[in-house]
Amino acid sequence: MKSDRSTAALAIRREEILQAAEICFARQGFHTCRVSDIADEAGVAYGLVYHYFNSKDQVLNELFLERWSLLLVAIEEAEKTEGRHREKLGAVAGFIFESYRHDPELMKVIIVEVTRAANSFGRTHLEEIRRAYEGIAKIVADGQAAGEFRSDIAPRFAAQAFYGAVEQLLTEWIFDDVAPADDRFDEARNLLVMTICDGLEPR
Amino acid sequence: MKSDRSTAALAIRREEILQAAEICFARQGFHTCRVSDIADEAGVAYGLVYHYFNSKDQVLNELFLERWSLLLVAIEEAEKTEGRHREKLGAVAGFIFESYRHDPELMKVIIVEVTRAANSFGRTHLEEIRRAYEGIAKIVADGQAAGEFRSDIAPRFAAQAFYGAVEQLLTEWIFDDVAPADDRFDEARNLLVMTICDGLEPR
Amino acid sequence: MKSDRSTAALAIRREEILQAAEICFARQGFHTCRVSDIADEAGVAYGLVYHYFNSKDQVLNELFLERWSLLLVAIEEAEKTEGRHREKLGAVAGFIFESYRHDPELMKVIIVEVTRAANSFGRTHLEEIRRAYEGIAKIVADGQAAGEFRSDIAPRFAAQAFYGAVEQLLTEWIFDDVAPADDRFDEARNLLVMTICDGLEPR
Amino acid sequence: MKSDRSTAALAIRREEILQAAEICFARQGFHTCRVSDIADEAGVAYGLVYHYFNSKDQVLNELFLERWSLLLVAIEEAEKTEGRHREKLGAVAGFIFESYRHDPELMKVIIVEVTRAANSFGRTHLEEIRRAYEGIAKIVADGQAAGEFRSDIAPRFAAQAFYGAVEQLLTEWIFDDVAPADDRFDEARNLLVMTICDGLEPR
DNA sequence: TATGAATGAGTTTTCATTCAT
DNA sequence: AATGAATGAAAACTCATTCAT
Repeated sequence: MKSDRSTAALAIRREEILQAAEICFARQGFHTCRVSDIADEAGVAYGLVYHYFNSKDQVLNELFLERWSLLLVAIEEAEKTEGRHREKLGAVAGFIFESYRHDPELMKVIIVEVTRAANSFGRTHLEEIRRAYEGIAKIVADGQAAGEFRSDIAPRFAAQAFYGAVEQLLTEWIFDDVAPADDRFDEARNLLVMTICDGLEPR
Repeated sequence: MKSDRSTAALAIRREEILQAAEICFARQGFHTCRVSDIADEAGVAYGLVYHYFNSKDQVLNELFLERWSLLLVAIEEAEKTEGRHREKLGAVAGFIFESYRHDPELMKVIIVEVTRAANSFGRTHLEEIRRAYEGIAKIVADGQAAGEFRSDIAPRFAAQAFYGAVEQLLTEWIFDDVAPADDRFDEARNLLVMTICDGLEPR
Repeated sequence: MKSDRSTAALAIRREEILQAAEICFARQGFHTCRVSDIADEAGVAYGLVYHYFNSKDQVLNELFLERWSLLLVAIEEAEKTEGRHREKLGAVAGFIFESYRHDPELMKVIIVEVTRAANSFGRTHLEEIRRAYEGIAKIVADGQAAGEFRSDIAPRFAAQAFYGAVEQLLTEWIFDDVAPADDRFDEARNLLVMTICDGLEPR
Repeated sequence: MKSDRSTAALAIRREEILQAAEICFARQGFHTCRVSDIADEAGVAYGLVYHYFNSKDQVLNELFLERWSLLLVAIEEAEKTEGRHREKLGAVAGFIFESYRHDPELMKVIIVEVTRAANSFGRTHLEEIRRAYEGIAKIVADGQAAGEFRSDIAPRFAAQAFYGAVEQLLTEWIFDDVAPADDRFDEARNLLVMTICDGLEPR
């Protein structure tokens, strides 16, 4: 029992610090955010951050990996779904947009400080990031095999275009610093699928 | 005369420092690059950097604006061109890819340190950056008015998707750290236009 | 009874922590050794160290005093012995070398972290340390009074030379980090007495 | 000319910082002395210390090596001298004692923070330090070959005893924190040679 | 007794920037 | 124009120590 409570307490503090870091990193950016800012936000002494994490970097790494792994799972699941392949791409975009709806700070941190930070954490997590591209490319390749997608566009190329479009939309929301209305997320997903799958030109 | 020579000499040194900064920023990233690294690369004393520029930030700002303004012009010119609107988008993508072919270091710096750096220089140059999006959106809107593009996708949305796809391709090249073969640039432009205008699904 | 048991348990734990500290201080040096290292070595939580000791310093102090007091006793006893005074010096050197044979870690800690640490613990324990020098000087003075030692060398001076030589030999063993063969200890004692009492020049 | 003056100015500042470090290390000990203490003592900003040195460690290293190399030279020269070997040992002891007379702070730093600091700088400079022992051992070996020293004491052993005695005397002066009267230095040298070469027992 | 979460003082080091020459 | 010596703000991180449990 006691051990249970202790373990729970430990997890709680750690979690609080991660939450605080998320808020700080999102607000100030990783570089501008001092460890003491995180601690202040969490209402603890900054030494405690080092009790739970080895470094400021590690805090961001954990924040990233925790959520990114969910994306990788979501892509994998979308892949396995029965149904049209445009719907699978829609599911991927939908998961990403939902992630933003659910926790915009975290997504801001992930996008700004990791996936788009080619000189720092983007390099560190390149493998993880590319795994997502490859999952999407797999969906495209399957769609081609099924005759649903044209075959003269390389799957990896299509995946880049698709993912780039998704991230760019997120980036806009991030820059705007105002949460889009709830119906914008579904709309974005649908429009994106339309754009990428049907094209801008009328059929 | 003398003033001419001085001005010329000034311009030369300034240019050398900018070139050096480009190389350093591309290689090490802005944060990791010290002013003295730039000076070393340029073969001058680091104090001289401050003779020509107010700050390290300003060096990057100039590097960015110098090239970004060309992009804005290119978009504007694409807009004014006679011809199909998908060709106008192709011209924009082509200009960006050509910029990378011509000076990959500079494009790396612009993308990594500015347009994708939402917490630092991206914020500073938000207006300039958005001007590009708007130029592209204008092309899309014109295309819609001309009946070449479907009208149920907002021009600004389409522009984001298009630009996001372009930047993502660049990012891949940047991460790979190897220059793509020359024919890849044209191919990328054509495929991108196909993807965005015709869509992934067969017609 | 109970108090007896507690006291015994207390002594055991305390002793374990001292042993662990000895090992850690010897291995890593006092400064490089964290309280948690000692606790790890002892297999206890680091908070417990503070149950038995007031501070990390105090742990070293106890370690030092515990052994050093034995040296002081040994010197005193050598002094009181009947026999030639060179034998008394031999007994002192012998005790020190034996201490190293018996517990090289402890002697390393005492020498490196206390007697040779003039800016830290050496200062703290200066009085205790000098008591040893004075004891040796007393033996020399007695030897002079007995006509066994020449009188034109001040006892305190001779004591320093003698003790310095002893410690230097120990320091070499400490640096080598390999335990000398068992017969080296007696040999060292004999050679040292020869060197100091008979001199390097042949008689 | 100008370059001469600059070079001179550079050397002067560097030298001032070294002097200041010497004073601070001697007064407070290396660990207790902050880089800012050195800078304060030198009357400069602490950043300047890092302009001339890579680290606080390097400051001590330079201080040590600068002087220790002189000792190595002195030992070598003593070795080459014509004359009795006891005089050569006397020359070595004399050089060390003179070094202390000339700059007691520096010698304090060298002895306390390096040669007797087996867990830190002593380890770093072990090779340099041992070179001195070996030089002394060489003198002893030569003395034995010349029949001036008895041959049943290993040269390396004798060297340790000799050097240990020298350092112990220095340590006493260091602890006393009062400079010995000038005649004490020569006296110390003579007594030391007498002790080690003739022995404590009357001939 | 025993644990380890929590605290925060303390220090090195980096590097943009200034400015005398 | 050009140099590089000089400045000092700023921040990460370590670890002895305390204390609630």
